[in-house]
Amino acid sequence: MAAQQRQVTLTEVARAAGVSTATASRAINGSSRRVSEDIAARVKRTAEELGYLPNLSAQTVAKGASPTVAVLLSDIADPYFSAIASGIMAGASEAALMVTMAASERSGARELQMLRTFRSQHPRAIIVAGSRDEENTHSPEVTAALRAYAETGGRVVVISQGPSPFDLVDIQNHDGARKLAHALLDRGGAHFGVVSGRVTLHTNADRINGFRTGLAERGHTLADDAIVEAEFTRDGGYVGMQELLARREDLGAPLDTVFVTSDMMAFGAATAIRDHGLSVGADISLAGFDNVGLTQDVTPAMTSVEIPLHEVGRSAVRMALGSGTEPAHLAVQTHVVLRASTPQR
Amino acid sequence: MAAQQRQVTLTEVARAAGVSTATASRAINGSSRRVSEDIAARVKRTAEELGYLPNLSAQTVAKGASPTVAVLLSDIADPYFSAIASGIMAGASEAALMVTMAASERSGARELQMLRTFRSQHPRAIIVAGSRDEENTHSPEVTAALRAYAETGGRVVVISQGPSPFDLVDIQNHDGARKLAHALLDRGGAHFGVVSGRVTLHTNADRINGFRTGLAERGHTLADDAIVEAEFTRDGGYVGMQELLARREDLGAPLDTVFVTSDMMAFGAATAIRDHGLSVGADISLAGFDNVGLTQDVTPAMTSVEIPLHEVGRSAVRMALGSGTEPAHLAVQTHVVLRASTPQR
DNA sequence: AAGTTCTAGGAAAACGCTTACCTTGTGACC
DNA sequence: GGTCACAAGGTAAGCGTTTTCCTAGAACTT
Repeated sequence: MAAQQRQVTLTEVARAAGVSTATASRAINGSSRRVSEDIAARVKRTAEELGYLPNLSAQTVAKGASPTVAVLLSDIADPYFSAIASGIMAGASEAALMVTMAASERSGARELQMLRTFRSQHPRAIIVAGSRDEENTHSPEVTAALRAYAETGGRVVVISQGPSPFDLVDIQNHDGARKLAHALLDRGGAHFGVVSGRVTLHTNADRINGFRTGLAERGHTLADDAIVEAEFTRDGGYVGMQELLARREDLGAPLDTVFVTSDMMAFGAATAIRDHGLSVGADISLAGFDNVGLTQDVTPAMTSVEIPLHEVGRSAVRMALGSGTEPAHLAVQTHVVLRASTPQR
Repeated sequence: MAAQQRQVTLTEVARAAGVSTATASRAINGSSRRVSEDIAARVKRTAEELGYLPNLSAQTVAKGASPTVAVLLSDIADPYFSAIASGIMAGASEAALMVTMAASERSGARELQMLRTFRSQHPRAIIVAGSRDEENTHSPEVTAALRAYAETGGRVVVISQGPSPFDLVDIQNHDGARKLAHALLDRGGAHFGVVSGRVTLHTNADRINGFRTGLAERGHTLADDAIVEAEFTRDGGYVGMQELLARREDLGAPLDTVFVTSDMMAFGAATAIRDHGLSVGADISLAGFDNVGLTQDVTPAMTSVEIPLHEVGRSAVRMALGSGTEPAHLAVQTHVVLRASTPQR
């Protein structure tokens, strides 16, 4: 391996171009101060020749903030989060920002730990997506950490956590589920069930309540024992649906339409329905939430509620860059996408 | 909004604890030099009380390298990449490293641009996953940038690009496709077709060649006009399959088994088969590659070739941290997972 | 008891930048 | 033609760390 070479520094470029480091800095980076055309050109050329690359950390130390957005999410392998992440990266790239990312893996301790690390980095903004496994909003520790960060001039954007003292990209879960209830009623649904992730989580609670509200508006009710709680994962959906089916059978209660609070869970639920000897669509109408890309590729294609996740991500970045002094709120509309898994009955 | 507060610095902690910054640094960070028990404890307590957080950028400037792994991938919304990213984040977290990530969105120019930014950051390693839209391996510019980075002491890990002058996590595409061919022959397949992403890409070429090799080993051949090239996306899979079906019909040639070089494309392909009035499984056996989580949730469940993507990601990080002087190679085995989309015929 | 080696703390020089402040030269203005 | 304003370059003081020297005392040697 070649002897380890040192990086070219600004000082070296400056010397090579015969100017001061101040001038070199201004020429290459363009501050508020002007540099004459010819000198600027010469410096830039020299930098190019020498293969100069600015040292981002040094710039960060000198300026006090790093051109970075930090993203905290639960699990990047989940399409929900990866779609958001994709939008965030697009937004960041538009704004010439880097993205540093960490996954809490649904552990509060890790979430706190990652937040500490983020703060050490002095990013322009911290974007918290989901952390849908925290009770209510955030744990007090997390909120405290975020607040401390905000007080040192950082910007916090929260995605999807309902009310928040910080900037908020507010996904209309409640309203989406409400509209879904209407749509399912229109399709002739009469006996409803719900499989949900932990109901202590805002996201799930909103979706359930929205669904219930939607039913109520048309004079229908949702029995409490028709709601099954399970892990917020594919396998959770499988297990939850198994239980729902078993419960209804024990009670001899009819069931024709099931709302699962996320597509990932719904995919598992669909398999459970089939393993139970029933057919998705014909026997049980099944609807998910999030409208993940593959909802249209499973058979039958899955009815879901679309969240423009990519846009959510981009909006989060733009919001993070906004200069607003007040915590901003952005309501992101959701809408129902009906497919074959909920046929007219 | 509260007046912007300044961050607590090491110097302030040192003064508060009545020691020099040198001692404070050693106490909190633990260098090779020892600090006496009592003083160390006092400093740590003070730091805690003041809410001190190290400034990562300052540390990076002082030490010359940042505790960071930079990840370059094509598109985080693609489950293939998000699974790898998930593994990388897990590995990074185990090693107490941060992750900065960027998506090239399948543009060579952007890839180069991101690489520049990465280099500016002085990460411990740069991991390049896929960039499956570069001809052959990488463009010369990209290779040059990576080499320049390696020469300044950085570590480059490439995932899945076939031979490489850098550390390599080598996914056994060829071998996996070969084994898949055998398995499909065992199931009675006789008339084969392939829908692939651009064949100039290593990944696709390997998979096609492996498949062809597998067929050849049993005395079967794959007609050149039975290979359709399309975009490496879900929609590409749809279009590619449409074309394959049309071509075969024009020629009056039989077709019973199709290998699509990625699951994402295969999902699109399945829809195309149905839209064509045929049934996946009964009429056309369909197999993908990657064994993305949802292969088992679509109907019929999709035969695929499993790549332990999460492990690939973790391995990449461990490799990046390895002290080996020679570029290391790690072959990651793939294996066939047969499902209902390729029934016995 | 005098020399020698450790030990653990501190002072100050990096690290690679930005920027406040100073300096000089130019043209505008009356 | 002298005063001013301004433009454009340079000097040097930071930014928050780490780390290289120093130094003074303690703990061994003989």
